[in-house]
Amino acid sequence: MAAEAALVRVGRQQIEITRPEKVLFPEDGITKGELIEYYARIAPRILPHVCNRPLTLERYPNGIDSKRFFQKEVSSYFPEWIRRVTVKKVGGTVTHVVCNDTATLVYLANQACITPHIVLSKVDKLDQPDQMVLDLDPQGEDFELVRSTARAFKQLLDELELPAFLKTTGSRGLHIVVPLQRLETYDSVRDFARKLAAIIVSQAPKERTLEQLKAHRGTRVFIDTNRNGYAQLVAPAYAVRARKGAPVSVPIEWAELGKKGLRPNSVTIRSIFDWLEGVGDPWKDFWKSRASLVKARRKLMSPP
DNA sequence: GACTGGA
DNA sequence: TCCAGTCAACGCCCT
DNA sequence: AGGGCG
Ligand SMILES: [Mn+2]
Ligand SMILES: [Mn+2]
Repeated sequence: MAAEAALVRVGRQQIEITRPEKVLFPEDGITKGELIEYYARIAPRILPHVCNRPLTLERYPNGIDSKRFFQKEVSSYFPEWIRRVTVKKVGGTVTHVVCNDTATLVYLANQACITPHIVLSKVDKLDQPDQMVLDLDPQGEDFELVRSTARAFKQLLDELELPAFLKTTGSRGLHIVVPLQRLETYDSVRDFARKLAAIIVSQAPKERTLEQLKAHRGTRVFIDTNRNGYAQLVAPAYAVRARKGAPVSVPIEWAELGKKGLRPNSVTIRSIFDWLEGVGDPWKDFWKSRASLVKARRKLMSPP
């Protein structure tokens, strides 16, 4: 018999788990209970990437084939021990969830939050991002163009002596993430991302594009530089995606780009823990590598 | 998913 | 007590 | 102001 509800203790908190047998991924039979177990177990890996940031919840209370919604404002019924941060928006303010512990991860998963989205800045310096993201979005399933575009970015970032870390999105593309020292505003970081992307597009304009309109992109990889704007959302490393198989965004080595078997969505909540045993932590040095864009910008202005 | 108001 | 209904984002680009 | 997009 399917257990209806249960009280679990996570650290200091008691959390009511409701309907753990509810299927959220119908093609795979993956339940809310499995989602909760995943986030509890991955906590040591994901918490560094979500902690101290305003979160936006992408929730699917009736599964991934039913209606989803994004949630920024903390619900009135969320327990008092859930941390929050109030940030500015155009018409006023919004109070977001902040997730700094396993208990909050478990609570959010029980809310059928499949993907907790982050922003690129942290609560103590909301206007200055601590990372820049190059978001590579293929239009179809042409992952080969994503690979070559990622390689081109890696070469350019190496030339500019900027650190760059690679992850799958769990969906169809890749993210290249550059950790930053928080010296610049969102607008400034986004302008820089646009300059880099313009160079990458110019190297292969038939394969890469900055076109906003899908109808104008053709089969080209869209380089989504607007991820670097204020209050823009990004799926963090180790987040689950609301797609068949419950795929996970995972950090990978640059060398993986050359391997034929690489797919953006092949690691799932059912395979990740076995998979992790065969890899180290490709992002081990991520937080030690935070860079400034000042010198890189100078190099861009005056090429060799 | 959780809450609310009316059978 | 049991539904049925209701609510849960937003910033940027382009026209 | 409103549609497309992520
Ligand atoms: Mn993407
Ligand atoms: Mn995108």
